[in-house]
Amino acid sequence: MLPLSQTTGYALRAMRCLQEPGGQPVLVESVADYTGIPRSYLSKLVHKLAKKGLVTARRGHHGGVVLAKPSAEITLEDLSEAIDGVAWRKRCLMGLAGCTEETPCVLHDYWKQTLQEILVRLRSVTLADMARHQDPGVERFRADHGFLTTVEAERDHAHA
Amino acid sequence: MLPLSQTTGYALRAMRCLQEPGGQPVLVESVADYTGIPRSYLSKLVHKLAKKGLVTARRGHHGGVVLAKPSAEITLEDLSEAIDGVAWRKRCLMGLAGCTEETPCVLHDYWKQTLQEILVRLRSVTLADMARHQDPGVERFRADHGFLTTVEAERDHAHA
DNA sequence: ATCAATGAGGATCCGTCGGTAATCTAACGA
DNA sequence: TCGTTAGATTACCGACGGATCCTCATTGAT
Repeated sequence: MLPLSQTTGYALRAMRCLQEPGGQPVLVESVADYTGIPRSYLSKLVHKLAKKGLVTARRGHHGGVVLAKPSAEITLEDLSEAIDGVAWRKRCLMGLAGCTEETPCVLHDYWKQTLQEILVRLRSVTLADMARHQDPGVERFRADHGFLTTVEAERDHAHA
Repeated sequence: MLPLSQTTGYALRAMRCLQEPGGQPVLVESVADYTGIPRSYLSKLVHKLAKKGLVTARRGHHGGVVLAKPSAEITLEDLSEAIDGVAWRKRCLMGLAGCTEETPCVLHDYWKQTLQEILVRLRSVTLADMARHQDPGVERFRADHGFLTTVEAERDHAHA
């Protein structure tokens, strides 16, 4: 189990297709089409994210999904935690049940530190930071839906 | 999928119960009893390790399992590779199919480096190094089967 | 009130991994 | 040669993550 599951990857890509809070809702179907994430699976995923307070979904006419918080306030850790939970952080790297601080396995200290670095990283990267991320499906979606391009976003940011 | 699967952990613990090449064969059943690894499962695991040339198994009277190479020459990477293969090293951390050096995901470079550190570590730790590892079942096994204790092994090593 | 749009949710399928049990077969000793 | 002692092999089970299909429930427009 790598730190991020495939599903968390899905969540990340999907959320990059959503507008900031108050913006126009986006259809699950539309996101699925562009990203290649299976529709039904994405639907459940979105629901999960909604329960965790990361997105807001509304059904019926003109329904869709929007970010529940500014993208700059959503970290990778939020996504990881919402989808994969935190159990993996506590397991011994070798699956040894008796591996504790007192009776550590050979990789215990090493893994403890690596884990710490991973967490720091997950916390430091926000959804907004992902703009620099190259993802064909997502880029096409954003272009087709009038998102600012990475360059424009950078310029706006510089102005502010 | 963490770098090491539970089964690789099993392999590691089991192999710490085996004698150096030429030594007395140990029964799969015995190893299973001490370590708590399911017998049948361990049997298959041992067979896999034998095919990879890490252990030698002989059946029939006075049969059993022995290390095929000195424990100092068996690295964690050998075990990991034998059991889990190398596919996980190549996958994008977020499961993005299109993540390459040219179109990297946000975590690409970070993961690349982390992976490198993990590999260095897996290569640098040998089965012999594991002597310092605390594992109740394994320690009991070694004590009952006349292995040198960690302290004695250290002293021997210092003499040589 | 009704209808169409749209997310929610249940049932189910598939592949992998960990695990069990029964049986087959090689090796040795008497 | 025959029986015992091992590992080898096969079949199968259950859980879990990913994925699909189909139906239900809510919402807004008319």
